[in-house]
Amino acid sequence: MNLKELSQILGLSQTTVSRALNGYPEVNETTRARVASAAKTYGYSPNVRAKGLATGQAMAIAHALHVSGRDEIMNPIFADFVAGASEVYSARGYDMMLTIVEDSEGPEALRNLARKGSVDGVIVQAPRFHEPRLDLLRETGLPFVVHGRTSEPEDSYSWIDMDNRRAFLRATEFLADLGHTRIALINGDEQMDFARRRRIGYETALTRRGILPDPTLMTTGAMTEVYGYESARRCLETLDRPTAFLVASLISALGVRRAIEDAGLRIARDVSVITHDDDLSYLRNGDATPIFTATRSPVRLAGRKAAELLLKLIEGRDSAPSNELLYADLTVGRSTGPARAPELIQP
Amino acid sequence: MNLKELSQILGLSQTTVSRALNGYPEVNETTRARVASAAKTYGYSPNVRAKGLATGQAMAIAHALHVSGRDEIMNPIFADFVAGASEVYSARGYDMMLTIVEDSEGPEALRNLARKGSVDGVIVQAPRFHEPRLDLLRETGLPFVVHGRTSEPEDSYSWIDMDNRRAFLRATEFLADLGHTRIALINGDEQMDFARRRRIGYETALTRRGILPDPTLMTTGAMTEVYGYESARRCLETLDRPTAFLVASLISALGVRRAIEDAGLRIARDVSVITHDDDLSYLRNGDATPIFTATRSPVRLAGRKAAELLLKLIEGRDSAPSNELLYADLTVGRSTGPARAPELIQP
DNA sequence: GAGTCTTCTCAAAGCGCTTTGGATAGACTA
DNA sequence: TAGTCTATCCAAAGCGCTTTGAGAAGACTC
Repeated sequence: MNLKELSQILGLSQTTVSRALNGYPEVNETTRARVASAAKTYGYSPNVRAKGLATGQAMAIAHALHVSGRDEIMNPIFADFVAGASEVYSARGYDMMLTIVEDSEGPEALRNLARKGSVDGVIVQAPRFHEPRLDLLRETGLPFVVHGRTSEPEDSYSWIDMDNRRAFLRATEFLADLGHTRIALINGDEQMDFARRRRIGYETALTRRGILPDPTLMTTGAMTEVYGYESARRCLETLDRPTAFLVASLISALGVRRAIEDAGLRIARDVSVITHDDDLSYLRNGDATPIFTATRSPVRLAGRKAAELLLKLIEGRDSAPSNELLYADLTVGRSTGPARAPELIQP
Repeated sequence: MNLKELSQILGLSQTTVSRALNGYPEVNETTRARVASAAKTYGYSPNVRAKGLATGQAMAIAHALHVSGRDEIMNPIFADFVAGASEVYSARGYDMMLTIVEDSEGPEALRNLARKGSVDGVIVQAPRFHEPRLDLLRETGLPFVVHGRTSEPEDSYSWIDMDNRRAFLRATEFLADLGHTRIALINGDEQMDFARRRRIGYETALTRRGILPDPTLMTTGAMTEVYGYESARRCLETLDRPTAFLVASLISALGVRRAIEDAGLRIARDVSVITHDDDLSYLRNGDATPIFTATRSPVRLAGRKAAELLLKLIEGRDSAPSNELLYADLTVGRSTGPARAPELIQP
């Protein structure tokens, strides 16, 4: 069923039917109602490609996900972020296109996206500190929103981000307030911008308290469970071992927890753990009382906000970059406690 | 840069340029080379909407994800499955569209997908046992592949699935061979087809060994960490508590592990755990020696296979449904051991 | 040298929609 | 009554591509 057929059935021209359906004022309300009901009964919805061709709008958004090779780690926050964004898109009639770009394919993939004209805008996920995609996108003229920030000036592009620096600063201070001075940072991959900001927050807090950041207490890597486990295990094996861990993700924190228990130590009593919690739907941080003390910022919310920002950019032709900063809250769970002198903690 | 401009630059007709680019035989090879290089230097790639309109092909696949409400749990396997499929699509020039359908929106979303003509095929993820989406899709005529199976006859649609029944049967037998007779099943949501098959496998194995399946040892729910924890905690509180757990996902297994340790018990020594492992990239089951004894079937591979099946269906106009069954392997990790008499395990 | 093949190229129609620039009819003004 | 608005509706162009049906040019037969 296409527009032509529908208009023939109705005895109207294609123009009128199109206008009726798209809410133009120059069509009689009774005619409009007739058209609408016919569209419904005959199951007509306009062909999206033809419509796109005619209007120049694709009514679709691409989410560009960077991956550095086949079988590379998929960011676990991805699913929830995308779910959040999708809520907004479907409410506004947009489709969501997923573009998983390998490093090797490099810039071509993004350029093609623009040239093929299959989307109206792009969401850049998981930006690096040095992020080549931004220049590429600017070059193509496609509106885009970054989930996170990069090394570029903050007002030179649109972004939505959580205040990673502040969250990790507060978390570190929280541990310091409990008397911890040997605080390990199990960070994400520091090529990623968010991980850098987190480290800076951590170091700033330590410095404020007169604690010298110790490189042997900082690790960086992809935030898997095993990574958390291995990092924590190595830290705990050292002589002057940490009494607290600051962990970049709940999944890694589960690994840290495992390492602590494997070492015969008790979490909270012997070793404290704070994690950042993206509030993933399948990995809630406990129910009423959280398992981990955590800085928390729902990534699903971020997805929604990112989508809204992008649609505003696209529809409003609001060319000035805009941005939004979300703040994490700190909830106290059962994984932190006052520091105990390490000699008391011989397992 | 569009076809018209490019052909003017080259001094050729649009037809010739189009044919040259699309590999038609009736164009001179030297002409073809000239066209190709011009396309490259001027950065031309055909507008996908116009192409789609002309050919009737969308060159896009939709992944239909069912969600039963806002803020519902996103299936954690989703990201890896999609990543696998995406590899295939991008190699073959297809785009991937994500359609997160809420139950409330119901059938309309799928019907629209077909009517709008924005995709050439659909992958149905996470099918229920009673799955209304199949009839809907058949009605629309869109080719589709199901990741998993449903209650319908197996040869009435195309699917790819892991042999859930067999995997859980083997896992249960493995535990029984270790002397376990009180084996709890921490299953996924049994509205989902895969979870049903797993339970059947589990019950079949028990029955074969002359063990009567005990409903109080079976739970069903969304496979989160907290769910694993709570289910296991409840089981462990009973008088005649299980000596082994069979868990539907690694994430839930981490919760089960936490419950076991909270109860003052040692995993493997006091309580055995087997889990199914979807081999998610961010949640590896340990490195050299797996944390958990597990049945394993990489979901990323399933994504690839599903995509290949669907493209074959679309391109080959191979209307006979085809399907593929993957088998899980069972790897022994550090979470299982011989059953000990419960009275020896007073913590 | 005329006729017949190949080989290469082209003009134009069509995919399904939006939108421009009228056309028509009735209602209103003067 | 003629002229001017308004409210409706329409025909046709155009979005950028593919593809049909044909034409031109050269190579070959006889």
